[in-house]
Amino acid sequence: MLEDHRPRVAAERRARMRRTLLEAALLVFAEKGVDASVIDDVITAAGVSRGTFYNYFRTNGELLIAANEELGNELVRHIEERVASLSTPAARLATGIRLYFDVSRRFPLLAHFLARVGPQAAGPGNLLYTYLPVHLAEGVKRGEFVEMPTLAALDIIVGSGILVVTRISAGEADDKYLHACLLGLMRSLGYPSERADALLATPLLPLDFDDESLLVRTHRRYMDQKRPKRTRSPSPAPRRA
Amino acid sequence: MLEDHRPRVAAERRARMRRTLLEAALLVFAEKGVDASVIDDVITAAGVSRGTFYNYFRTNGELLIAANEELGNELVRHIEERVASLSTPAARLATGIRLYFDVSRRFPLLAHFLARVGPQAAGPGNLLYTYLPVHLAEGVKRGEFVEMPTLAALDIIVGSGILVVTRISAGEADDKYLHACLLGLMRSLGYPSERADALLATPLLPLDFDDESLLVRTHRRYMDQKRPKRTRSPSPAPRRA
Amino acid sequence: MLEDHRPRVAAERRARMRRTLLEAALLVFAEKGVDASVIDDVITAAGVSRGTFYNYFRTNGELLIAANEELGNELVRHIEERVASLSTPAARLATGIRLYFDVSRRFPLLAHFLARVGPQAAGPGNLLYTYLPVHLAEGVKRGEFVEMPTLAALDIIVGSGILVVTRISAGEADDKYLHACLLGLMRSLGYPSERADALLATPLLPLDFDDESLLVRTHRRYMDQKRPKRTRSPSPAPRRA
Amino acid sequence: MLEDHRPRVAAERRARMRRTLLEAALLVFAEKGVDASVIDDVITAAGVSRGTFYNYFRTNGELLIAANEELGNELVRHIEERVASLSTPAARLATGIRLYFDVSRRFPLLAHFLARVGPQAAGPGNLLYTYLPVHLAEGVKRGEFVEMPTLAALDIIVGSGILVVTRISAGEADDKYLHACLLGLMRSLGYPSERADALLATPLLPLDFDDESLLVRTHRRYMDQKRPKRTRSPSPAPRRA
DNA sequence: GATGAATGAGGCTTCATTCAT
DNA sequence: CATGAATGAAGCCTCATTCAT
Repeated sequence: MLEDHRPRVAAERRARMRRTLLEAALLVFAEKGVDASVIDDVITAAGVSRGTFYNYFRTNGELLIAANEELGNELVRHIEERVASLSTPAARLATGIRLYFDVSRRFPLLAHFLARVGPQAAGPGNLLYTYLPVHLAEGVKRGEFVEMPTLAALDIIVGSGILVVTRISAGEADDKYLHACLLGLMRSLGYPSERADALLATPLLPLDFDDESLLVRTHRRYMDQKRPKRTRSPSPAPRRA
Repeated sequence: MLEDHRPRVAAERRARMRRTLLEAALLVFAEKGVDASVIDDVITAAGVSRGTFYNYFRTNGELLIAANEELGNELVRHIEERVASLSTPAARLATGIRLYFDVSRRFPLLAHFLARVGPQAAGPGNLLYTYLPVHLAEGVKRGEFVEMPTLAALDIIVGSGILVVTRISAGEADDKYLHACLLGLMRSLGYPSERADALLATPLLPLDFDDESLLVRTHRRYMDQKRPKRTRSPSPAPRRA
Repeated sequence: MLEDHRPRVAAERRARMRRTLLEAALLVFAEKGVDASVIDDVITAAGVSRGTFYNYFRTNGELLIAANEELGNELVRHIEERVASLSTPAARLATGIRLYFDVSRRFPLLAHFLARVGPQAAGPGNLLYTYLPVHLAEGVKRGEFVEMPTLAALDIIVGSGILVVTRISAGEADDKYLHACLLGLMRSLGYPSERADALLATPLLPLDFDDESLLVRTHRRYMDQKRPKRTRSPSPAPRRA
Repeated sequence: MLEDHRPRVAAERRARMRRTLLEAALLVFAEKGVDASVIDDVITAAGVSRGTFYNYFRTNGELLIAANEELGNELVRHIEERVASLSTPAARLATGIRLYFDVSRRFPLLAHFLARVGPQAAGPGNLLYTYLPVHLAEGVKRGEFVEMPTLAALDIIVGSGILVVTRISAGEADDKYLHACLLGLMRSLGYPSERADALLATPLLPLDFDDESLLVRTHRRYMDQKRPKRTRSPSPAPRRA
């Protein structure tokens, strides 16, 4: 019996187009900033018509929110998956933040994007605000962290984190600086430097992203446009005298 | 002997106009944000013509930078003046931050403005970046703070501070939250909670601003436009028979 | 003997779809006006896809012309049928116009639509331009009307009629006004007021439209959307304890 | 003593620019119709920048209303001035309408414009609605017209008039047609054909407009663009074989 | 036939900046 | 210096129409 798979096919196409637009948006936001007029660049980068854009996103802001969520959540989920197996809340938290910074270093696009988005990146809807409180609460229960209002802890971590990522994106963050920030953040939660030092002494296995992940795909395009290999027209034939 | 005081008078007029424009700019930035289109509103609020504006500031950005510096430095200088007399670096730092938050609470305009400006508020040129390192270094020398790269400490303090002020501007910051943030920040520098608690236990004498200060003048206009007392026509004239 | 009735069935389906689209178009034209962007609303109202629309009408204008003709001619034919049995041209004309106004009052959708279409409603192709001249000529021959160029008489009747229907659609036309307009129009043809009065004194039996007529079907939907009875969920289900 | 006449000069400039825009608007509306997108053409015709337009009119509709009022009222005032000296209301009314049609014939631009505007031309704010009722009322008082609701008389006159002007603009209105329309309109008010005939027998002295009037100025440009004399580049030299 | 995503020309509107008065 | 009209680049958004499935 024949099925009409047109609906499914159509839905898949829609999803693909959405991704295409989000990828383009990430590139452009990272480049031009979040408050810039972006639509023209996005449709150019996506190779898509003006009208198509408006079939998916009504405004600049809607696009930013979607891009931020998609990327942010992909990242947070990966991190959570990784740290889930660690044995203490402090380890989970410290490693999570460490991974966050590490990914930002490995993917300049991400750092730029986050730096541009700034505080809004941590808007509601960001999974950070789902997971961080859990680790904090567990840490308090275990006696690893001092008791404090969740909001205060969150704001210190997230606020500091934003500036750190901004430094990373500006190329101003060396290992020593990052280490110090991590220690400082852990101390602010009441976790002693020595134990934090021990946690951070272990080598960090970098997060591994799927080749189809938004981050990797966008990163690749980002690097390509930084040092364009000009694959199309290999190189202009050098003229001789 | 007769002096030509026209130049001096002219210079004074220029300075006054500049202030007028900065006041208007602060109001508008606090209201509409930093990336908004602002000039129209500014000249309206200042009661001044388009052309005049351009005699003082060449661009939007110049205006923001000037406003930010003027306001930020007025604030920082007041704070520094106050804390100078305190006996320990930790006390100076803790009280300074405390005053910062306190002023933000008393002057919603300031909180809004800072929240809008975000991380850029802490750009170079901001006196924070002159004074904070001094307190930090002294604290380390005295053994009050652990040793860490200045940049790391600054970023934790400033980054957290931005989010805190944002909370204040959104009306989400109660005393408990603020206290926790202060403790957390001090801890992140290696200063123990108990001693920080002691420091913060003393009542805080609010900063006192001159009636002619940028902050007070702008604040007043800001509050006026929030609940307009309609000074012009006190009440509709009752009709007689 | 077996017949292939697929062609007939297909033709019927086509006709039904055409009607569906015309109904939707009438609703939308009456609501949004003739020059508005209409296709989106039409396909929504018709519950049909974009592509389907273009299988039936190539452009906006084609749709308007079709809708106008379909509705206008249905109306004119009904009126002519009714007045055919009257004994004098003056009676036929006066009653015809009277019916026109009466139907406009009973079907606000019609009034709105005609008011929106305006003078173009009376374009060539409208049966008015077929029938009116006949009555006028007969009236002249019988000595009821003065002799005058047909075009002049038509323009007075149609021009006035358009404004009258506009008044009706705006709810500004009471009985007295309508009566005066009818008398005025008859006078303009040379028919004395007293005799016109006598003609108009007879009660008017409202035109009766088939339930399947374009007018009635569209009117019903129009009224439904004006005061939606919310047939789907008759009333919010009361919660129990 | 020196006065600052800058304000006055500025106001004059503003008024001139407004006129420039209105002239351009009339040309464009007459050409493209009232519902067309017009702003681009208007600024081109006025030789003015996009931004300037928005300094004077916010929307298409605002522009139309202003143009319609300016032109309509100029016209009505001229007509009223002329007919004021006539001795009877019927003469004033008949001559007024006659002049209206006559001006429409002499100034095709006017006819086109009015035909395009259609019923809306007679919106509130149009002086017609100020003056016509006066003549009608006086006519009734004098026994020249039958008594009828003012609105009914107005709608017959204005409604018919719109179609007549449309005929004129289409070049379909000959003398006989116009005469018949005038007789018909007078009859509709209860004024007998014979007397109307007498009124209309007198030759009509055409209205005389100031060279600076909106009508004349715009008319001139309109005729110029119809048969462009190409004064700038005299004519391309004809090529020979 | 029916579908609905994609297209892109066509129009709209704002606003930073200039400049004659 | 102050003024404010004029500018026009830069964005924004809609919607009639096409076309692959």
